Amino acid sequence: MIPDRPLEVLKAIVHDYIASKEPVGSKSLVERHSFGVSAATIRNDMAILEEEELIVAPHTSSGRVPTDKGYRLFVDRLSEVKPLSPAEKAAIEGFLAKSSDLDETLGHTARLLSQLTNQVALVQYPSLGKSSVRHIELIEIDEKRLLLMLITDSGRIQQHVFEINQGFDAGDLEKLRNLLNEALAGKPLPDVKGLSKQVLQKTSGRIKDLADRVIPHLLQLVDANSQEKILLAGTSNLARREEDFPGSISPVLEAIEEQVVLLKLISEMQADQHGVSLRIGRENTVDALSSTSVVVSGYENQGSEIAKVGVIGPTRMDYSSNIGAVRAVARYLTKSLGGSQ
Amino acid sequence: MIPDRPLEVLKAIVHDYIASKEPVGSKSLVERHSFGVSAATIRNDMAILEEEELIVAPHTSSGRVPTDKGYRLFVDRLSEVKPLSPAEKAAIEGFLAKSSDLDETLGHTARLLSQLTNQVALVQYPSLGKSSVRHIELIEIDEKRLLLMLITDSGRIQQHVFEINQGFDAGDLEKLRNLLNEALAGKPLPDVKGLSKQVLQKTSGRIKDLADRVIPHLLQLVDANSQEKILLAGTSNLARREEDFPGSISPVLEAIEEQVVLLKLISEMQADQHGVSLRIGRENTVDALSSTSVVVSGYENQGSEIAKVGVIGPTRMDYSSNIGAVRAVARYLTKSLGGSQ
DNA sequence: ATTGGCACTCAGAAGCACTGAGTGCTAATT
DNA sequence: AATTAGCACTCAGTGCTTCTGAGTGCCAAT
Repeated sequence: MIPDRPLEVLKAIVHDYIASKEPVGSKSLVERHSFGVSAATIRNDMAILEEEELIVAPHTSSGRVPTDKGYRLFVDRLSEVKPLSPAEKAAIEGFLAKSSDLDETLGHTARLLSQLTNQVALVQYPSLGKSSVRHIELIEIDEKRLLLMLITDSGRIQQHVFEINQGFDAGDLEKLRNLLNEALAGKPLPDVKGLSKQVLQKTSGRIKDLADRVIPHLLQLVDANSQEKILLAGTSNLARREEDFPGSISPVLEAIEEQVVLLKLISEMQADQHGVSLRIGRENTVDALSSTSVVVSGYENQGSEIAKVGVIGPTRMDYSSNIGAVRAVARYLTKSLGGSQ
Repeated sequence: MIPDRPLEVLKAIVHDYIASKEPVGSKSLVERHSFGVSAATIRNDMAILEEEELIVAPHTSSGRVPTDKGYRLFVDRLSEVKPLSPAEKAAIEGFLAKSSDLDETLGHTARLLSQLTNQVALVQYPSLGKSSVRHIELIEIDEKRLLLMLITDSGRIQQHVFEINQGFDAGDLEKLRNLLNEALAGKPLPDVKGLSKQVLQKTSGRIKDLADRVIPHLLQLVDANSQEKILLAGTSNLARREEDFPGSISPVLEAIEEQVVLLKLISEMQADQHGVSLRIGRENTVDALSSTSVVVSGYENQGSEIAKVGVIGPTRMDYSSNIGAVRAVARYLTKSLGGSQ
């Protein structure tokens, strides 16, 4: 219902505003782009866009700035995802290839993404709820202490050392380990609680004594630690964009450091057709983030999404590039996890 | 050589300046403190302090502000370490008690310290160079993949999954595991390289084949991963102190996110008599940190320092409280590691 | 439907006077 | 010799006005 040229004008406004940080006016618009019409005509088009609340004038008589709604229309209908340069692709491959364990991979990913986009990057740890047990290990450290270890299929390892006051037998330990692995390996984490009860019922004697002591710790690992976790990188990129934030950046920084809030936010976000999901400005339910946009994409292990990666930056960001970068990084991450983990 | 009253005046200036953020003048000084002399006398004292470069006037005619040298004298000779309140102590104990593994303990510590001080907290991971092997574990994941795990006495766990193209025998695996543990358990990490060569020489046949494949990965864990690591928390606390930084905070944020720089800095710092070490303003070799102060203390495991914790904030910070908090947290952390890890 | 012309608006810069907290100095006082 | 009162001076910050120019909205002409 909005004619074509006004949409082109919107596209141009978004471009210029992202590049210049200044509200853009009709005159500079006709200068920089060849619309083949005069400034006055552009002004008429701008009136339409303003009517539709796609752009807004900060002051009565100054250039226009896209609204959240304007950005939204831009990303949905007007922009194309900018593919990464070969150099950037090479950087990703090189960077991720170096990582050996999960912690390192995710750490590298976060840094990489923040450098690629010049925004704050976030990487969610594979959520335990969606993982399953790969292996359980039980190791004797010395006469009184045991190390219990839980390894998930996403490569996450959690461990806990605890004391056991009475002695135990190495053979018993091995038997219990085998029992646990038989019962639990391959099973989703949320099932561990029920299944380990069954294990308890099947055992007896000394092994049961031992199991009685070990299983609570196992459940603690699954449970207490099943809290989600987010890794951040490049916070200073936000600070560098200080001008883009009304009062001060500090509430924004506070909000993104508040993991709980951030986790809730990104878990609400559902991927669109490109596998990328974004929230623009006030679309974010979090008030402090109303002048930022969040771009995330899921990454997978064994065919199902296990967590998300993305970036946060001012609404005035280069959506085309950022969407491209997030998508690419998510894909490489999926590949990297599937490969060696 | 500087008489007593001027020193008292310096102390008062530091106090007032920290509280008010405003350069402090002679008049307001005599109002707030009872020196028993007039403003003019204080002005004379201030002239002495200025002569000694302990304070400086931002503009020809305005109050004075402590210099780095002034702060240094203040912390070294005039201030007392403020003990934590019982509530704060309780918070520390409660917080650290909840943690189960090393990652979690350090994460909690960082958050805790940042909340306690309202500054950016940093926690260095136990450096591998100072740790020794507690245990090595070798686990079969499936027919083709092995999980190798290195556990250090500081509780740090590193692991690596790798493929082994030809089959292997479970018994062999166990033999190799035992061999490695016998040779390496309790040994410092830097010795691992040499010792594992000896292991290789002692073995033969199928076990040697296996060892040939496994040991490179073990060395990779020790080596590639021996890079130091720092955890940060409360970055937004820095942003909230925006006014305290001349141009912009973003170079400061960049510097503290640059782990290498930060690591170099804190590793240079040697603890003083209180077990706490600090760098004030330009004492920091890093240029971007010339308007911040760094307060760190070492934490220990089994009697020797393994890494550091601390805070970073504007030079205009409350040294008494921050030193107290850092020292207390370092002690509790030592205790917590010694206890259950 | 598009355009040139024109009056109008208003944020931001520039200029200017005023204020007041704070200084340094000197001469008097203890 | 140390302290003090008095005084002239400085200058950042505030509030005021004016000026400027990019940009607008609208209308009549094409």
